[in-house]
Amino acid sequence: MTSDLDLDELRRSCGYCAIHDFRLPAGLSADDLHTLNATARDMLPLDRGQTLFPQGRKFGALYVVRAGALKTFVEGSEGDVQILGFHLPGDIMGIGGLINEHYPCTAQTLERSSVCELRYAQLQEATANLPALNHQLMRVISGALVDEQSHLVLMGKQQAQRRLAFFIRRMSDRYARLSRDPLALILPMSREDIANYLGLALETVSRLFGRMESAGVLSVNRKSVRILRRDLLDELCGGDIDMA
Amino acid sequence: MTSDLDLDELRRSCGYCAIHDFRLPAGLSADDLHTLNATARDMLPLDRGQTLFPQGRKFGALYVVRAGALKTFVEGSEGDVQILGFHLPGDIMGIGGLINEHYPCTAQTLERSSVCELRYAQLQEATANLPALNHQLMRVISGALVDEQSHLVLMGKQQAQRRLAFFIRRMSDRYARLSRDPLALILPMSREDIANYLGLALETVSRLFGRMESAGVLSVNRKSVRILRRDLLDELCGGDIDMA
DNA sequence: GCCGGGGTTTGACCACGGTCAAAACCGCGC
DNA sequence: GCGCGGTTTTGACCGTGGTCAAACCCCGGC
Repeated sequence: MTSDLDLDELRRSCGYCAIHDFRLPAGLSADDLHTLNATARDMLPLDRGQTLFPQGRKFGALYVVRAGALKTFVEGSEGDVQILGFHLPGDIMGIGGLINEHYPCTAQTLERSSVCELRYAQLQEATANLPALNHQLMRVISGALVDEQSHLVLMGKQQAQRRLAFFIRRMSDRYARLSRDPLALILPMSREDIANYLGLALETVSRLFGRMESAGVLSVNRKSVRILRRDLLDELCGGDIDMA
Repeated sequence: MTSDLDLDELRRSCGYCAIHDFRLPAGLSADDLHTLNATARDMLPLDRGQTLFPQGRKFGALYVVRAGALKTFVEGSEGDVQILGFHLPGDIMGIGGLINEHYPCTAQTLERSSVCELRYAQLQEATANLPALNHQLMRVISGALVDEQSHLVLMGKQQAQRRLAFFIRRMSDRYARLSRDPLALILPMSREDIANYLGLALETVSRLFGRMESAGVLSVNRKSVRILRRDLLDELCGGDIDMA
């Protein structure tokens, strides 16, 4: 990718990217875009199951999902795993690596994906000259933090059904923001991943999908989940802690 | 606080502050400190139980704890609460407010506290001229994110005993970094707060404290917790997911 | 001193969800 | 077509931790 890329092409390919979100008042100018583009000239295509960066690797860059889906997780010394998040196009990854110069988690694809690499050194240079970019970066990081908070809230909800309902609704909302059909979800992650993310057993997740299907809330077929009654789904979420 | 403050005094009063942590390679120069100091001229003293900022208030500033302790939490429409974190001296709060221009959570003191207010507008100006400060701010935010990840890991650990053990160890580590005695903790939060933070019932937390006391790991008396056998505590934490 | 109330501890009970196990299903290669 | 492996579903059982309830303790005010 050259830094002379025509702006329209750039908009098309990166229009949804969190870093220069045009819908925001803090959006960036065309010049800013070109500067940013120069720092992000690496587009990494990755197959399913590939590791973008492993936990412990020296920090060097932030990553933005362009297409596909990834998960980030931490792995304990005894092989126990906790999934931290699922990352869809526009999401940023790797910020946690700044504090200790090493990535605190692993990022791995859930399906064929394409990822934008923003070398931190170059990003730093770019932000020094572009206050708007700097602010935008802060906003994106803030968003990542709020996303995690929302994950935390979900883990705190005692009842398993609420957790799953909450999870599905969040996915639906995220799909909506990506202009995908928010009622016909194709979940890129396995039941095991969902269960781990929610702090449940995978059998429980499977059973809950079944229960919600009999209740007429969803129709479920493997990775494909259709929301039939959004109102009932909201009800299952219960006393709502909404954010983001 | 004037911006002509003598540097030593500044170091003494804010030396542990996350924003200009002298122990870090990215530490700031004396000049930087003065500039930063100008942006942070408000020191807020707060009584126990007071709200620093409520969920939903328009974003305007970041806050750094100078003394005391606070908790942040989100509140659902039906009054359900999830505590997101406990904040000790040096910790930053309020970053989540950047993304939507409103604080996504409430910050409330657990005891008499003093807090540093960093107006965001001024902070932005300051960072524009001080790359080192900007980087440092990024690092601090990254740290907050990793802290949350570690909370997430803790919520994912199935067994209640592990969660509490993990929690106590984290508190001990944080105390150590504040040069307090890491083996004689005075916990500023109630059992209810701990339970909520860990996603457990408060009775369970109480029982677990009891069990760990009989096991000779701790001696517990209300808010005072003494770690008698750090090795046993580590053992209870089990297959360790360590970060931060 | 006495009393009152919030936080904490302890007890008894039971249900939700975890665990183990087997079956079913689906995609994929041969 | 067939058979294999991984994922998902379903079933039976049981244990951890939640819920309800009462007792307790500590600190304050009077």
